Amino acid sequence: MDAYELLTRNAEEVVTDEEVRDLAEDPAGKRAYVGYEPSGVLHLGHLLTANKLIDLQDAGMEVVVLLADVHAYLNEKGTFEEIRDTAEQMKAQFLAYGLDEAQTEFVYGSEFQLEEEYTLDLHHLERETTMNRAQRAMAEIQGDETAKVSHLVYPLMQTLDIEYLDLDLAVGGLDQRKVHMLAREKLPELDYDVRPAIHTPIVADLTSGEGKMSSSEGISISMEDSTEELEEKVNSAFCPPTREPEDDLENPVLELFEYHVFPRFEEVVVERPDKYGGDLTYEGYEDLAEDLDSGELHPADAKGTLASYLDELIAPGREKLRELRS
RNA sequence: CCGCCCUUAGCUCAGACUGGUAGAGCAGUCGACUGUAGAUCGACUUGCCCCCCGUUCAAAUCGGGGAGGGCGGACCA
Repeated sequence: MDAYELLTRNAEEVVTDEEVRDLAEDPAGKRAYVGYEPSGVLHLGHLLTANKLIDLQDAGMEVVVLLADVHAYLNEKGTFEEIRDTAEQMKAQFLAYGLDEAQTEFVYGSEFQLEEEYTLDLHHLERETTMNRAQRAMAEIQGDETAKVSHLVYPLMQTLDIEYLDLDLAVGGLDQRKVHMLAREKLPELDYDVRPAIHTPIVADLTSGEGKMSSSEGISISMEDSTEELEEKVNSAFCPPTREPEDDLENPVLELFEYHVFPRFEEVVVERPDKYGGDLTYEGYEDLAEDLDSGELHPADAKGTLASYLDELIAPGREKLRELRS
């Protein structure tokens, strides 16, 4: 797989394609980042972007994981001590999941976001940005909460992070797109370079198949699920025997295969009793999706298989969490 | 600082005028039917009624105080 394909596969959006193609010409040593508000347990939403980070590392890029403690503080996620504690757990789980330690730099926001130069730049950016513009960038992340000044500062800091972390690429879920667009618009106004952005899709809600727009709300599968819980959750997922359900719904089981399983496994084996046709082997997502669509692969078998592969992906992180908590 | 409106189940809200310790829809849980889930049908669960004080035999409801949220307070209309 060439570098461009590694950078862009499974991405919902690439901004801009031209810039990313340039980056793919010589990716070695280039720096990409994702920012996360620290949380103690990783869920599928985190892992989706982590898969992209692994792709980037495979292409030779350096990955910066921003443990966004100041952002979490702005979002009232706890005291700095609590936030830092969950951030350490988060870091351990990312490494257990498969990020390459040698190519990953974990950075706390508070390490540089409280410096004088950064702060002054932030104030500069505040002067350059209307409240309307900042709020629009945050709408997706903020949800229904009442707007606070902190919500306006939040996306401005993300904009500066891209400069201060010396990045070549910003990565995030599709919910980050407005923030990244704000950054692309504002960085030149401060005489900084524009960086491209790659956005991962938002997977539909597991039980309803609805979504594409809501952020991490509906995602229920996490690093702390036991094998049994995982099986139960996957089994209760919405899964019509089609690729494209009616009424604008998605098939979340297929989405999980596409975005979580196939990027991490060379082949997927569906174990089936002989009476249902015996085992099936897939080397790519397309073949599996086509078989589900045609009826060759029954949803129940797809679910069983999905659960066991997800379990394998989650197992090391689950183990790490257990260690940390004991 | 001043004024008006809102706060009841996870969510959206009814109930308040005419006090008698709460309801609907959606969601959720469980069964039936499907080799999954959904849909459908059947059953079921859910509450510091924002807080405090007072009136009363009795307060979600009346009175006072407070908190949180929304909106308004130039001109124009």
